[in-house]
Amino acid sequence: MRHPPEQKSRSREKLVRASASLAKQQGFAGSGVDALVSAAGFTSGAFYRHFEGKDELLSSIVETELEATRARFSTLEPRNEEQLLLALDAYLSLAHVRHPEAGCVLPPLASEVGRAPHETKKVFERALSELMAVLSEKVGDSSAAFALLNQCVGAVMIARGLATDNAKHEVLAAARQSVRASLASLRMRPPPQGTF
Amino acid sequence: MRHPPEQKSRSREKLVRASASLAKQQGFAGSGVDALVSAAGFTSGAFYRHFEGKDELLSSIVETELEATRARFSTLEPRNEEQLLLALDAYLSLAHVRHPEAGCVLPPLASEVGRAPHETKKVFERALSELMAVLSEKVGDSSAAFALLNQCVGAVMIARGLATDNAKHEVLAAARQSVRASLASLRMRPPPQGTF
DNA sequence: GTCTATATTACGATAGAC
DNA sequence: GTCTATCGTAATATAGAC
Repeated sequence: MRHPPEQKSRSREKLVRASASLAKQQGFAGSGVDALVSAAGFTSGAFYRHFEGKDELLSSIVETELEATRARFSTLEPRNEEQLLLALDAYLSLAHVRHPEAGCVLPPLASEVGRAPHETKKVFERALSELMAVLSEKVGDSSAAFALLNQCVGAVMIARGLATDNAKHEVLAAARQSVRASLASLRMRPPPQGTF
Repeated sequence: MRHPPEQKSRSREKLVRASASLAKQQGFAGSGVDALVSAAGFTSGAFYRHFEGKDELLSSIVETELEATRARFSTLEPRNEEQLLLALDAYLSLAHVRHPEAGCVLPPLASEVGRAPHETKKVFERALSELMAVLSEKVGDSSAAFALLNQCVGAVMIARGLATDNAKHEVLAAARQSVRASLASLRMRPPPQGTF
């Protein structure tokens, strides 16, 4: 967000994608710049030709990752409950809990955005609003879409902190059940904007 | 959890409580040991007489903080929907979002537990299960209690990453609405274990 | 038990060669 | 654009005085 008319270089993209995986795994504050860039096969000297500093990298990671999440939900049909449940069940799976590096950016990094510079929060807010626009369309209700996101993100984050698979499963199963109940109650209470 | 029969010293307690506030504000990985202990008025030399290392401090913070959260919910009457809603609305408030240092440990630090040693996760799992035992009693349904926790934790964490109050409010309002819907559907579907 | 001082390593960032 | 080398700082942890 620092270089408005910039043509995103191939190296910069590679840097963002590789460092995103590492940051989702080890945390952003917990990963040094050297480790972050060498995950993409570069050294720190190259990094600072693409980014003003570490802060700008977090902005780019968040933006790119939320856009990727948005893209995945974009393929669903609007208000197709079956499709939506399939996607949410995948989100609320043990596989997702076990592989943060390949998963959604929100459970591992949202709390770090809360401590980041205001510039990063602005990027986060914009990218999240675009994700929520898509999710709201698929769910059919904006408030319900936010609540589904909160539920899913909270469940995966908490499950990752637990020691045993039994406990992880308990949290995930509760979330899946809650998601089903939310969608079912939405089904009974049809569209807020009557199109008749 | 390293010193099983230990009598927790006054200094150790002070160290844990003060460093918990700082860690909730700045992150645990983002806070140096010096900053953590000087928040309690000590220097790092004293710290290592009480803890084996930084990892053990995180375990203690998580344990102490989850116990504090448990204590706050313990005062509620079981299945008193009005009381419960009051507590959840306070959790889902802008004040809570704005003051992580005084708030629940889960939104700011749960993701760090996910990257912590297994020992820390065991402490987390035990302390969380005690919290959930209390919360389940107040809610009247264990699975619903987990879902309420997921919802609240996710909402506060995401709200903290947003730039504007409008956006924060949107996330919190959606969570409060979802919480109300969950409790209402629980009200209609009475106790699973029929006491007749 | 706590402090001061310090060893050692890691971090964020820059300089200069290529 | 990228690398190597490095500067200055801050990190985790320890030693030894009190």
